[in-house]
Amino acid sequence: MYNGENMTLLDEKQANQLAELFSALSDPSRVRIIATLLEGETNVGALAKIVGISESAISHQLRTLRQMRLVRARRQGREVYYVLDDAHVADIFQRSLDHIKHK
Amino acid sequence: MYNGENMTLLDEKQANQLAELFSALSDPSRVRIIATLLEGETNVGALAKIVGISESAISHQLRTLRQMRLVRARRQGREVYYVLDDAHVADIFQRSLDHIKHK
DNA sequence: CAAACACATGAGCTACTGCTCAAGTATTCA
DNA sequence: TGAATACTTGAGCAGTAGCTCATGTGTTTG
Repeated sequence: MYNGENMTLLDEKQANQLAELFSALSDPSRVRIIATLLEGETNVGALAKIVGISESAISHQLRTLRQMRLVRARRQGREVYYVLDDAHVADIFQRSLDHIKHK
Repeated sequence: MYNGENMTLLDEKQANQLAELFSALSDPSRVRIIATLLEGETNVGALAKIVGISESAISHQLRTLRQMRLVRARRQGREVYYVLDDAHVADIFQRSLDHIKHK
């Protein structure tokens, strides 16, 4: 079961992907964005107020979440509504949240 | 249900804790350390070879994992063996790994 | 006890991250 | 059509993270 330079069950690519996924969830602002979106579709301005940072900052964060396909955008008039776009990650997030809450 | 400056279901402290948890898993080296420990107890030298970074680097990473109580150390002679010390986080990690693998 | 081995730790350097600020795009409405 | 609203984006800056290198601690062995 030789896989190059190491003997881990996961290769370098998988390790990087996994780290990248957790990185997406590793910032308090993004955590709050996702927690909010768990409740349902929300637009940028509302997210800014709820999370407590500028719209610009929210927009930058949503960009990374979008690039990772964790959220999806829908424009309605001049507002842009975001939804979670990865049920499995949402599930992982919810489980982790429960973990934090119960101790 | 007023909780200060925002209306999120999770307060600032919980958001920080959750972000901190994901931060612990957000680096490829730590991901590989944890993946290795999922297979069982491992000492520092072995981890260094498997992960492919120096023993010093491994030691630094284990320190943060230790401080977060995700791993636990046991000295045996001059070697130090590490084990995962949080079943729930191990479960979350495993689920996330499966998520990455299946797509 | 001295030397060798296994690991831990502190300092410091580079790379990255999340913010602000200024400017740009898209949409509505007077 | 032009101003206002809602969001996006790029540049730049301060704080953080992960590494190396040197040194320190704990343990075994000659």
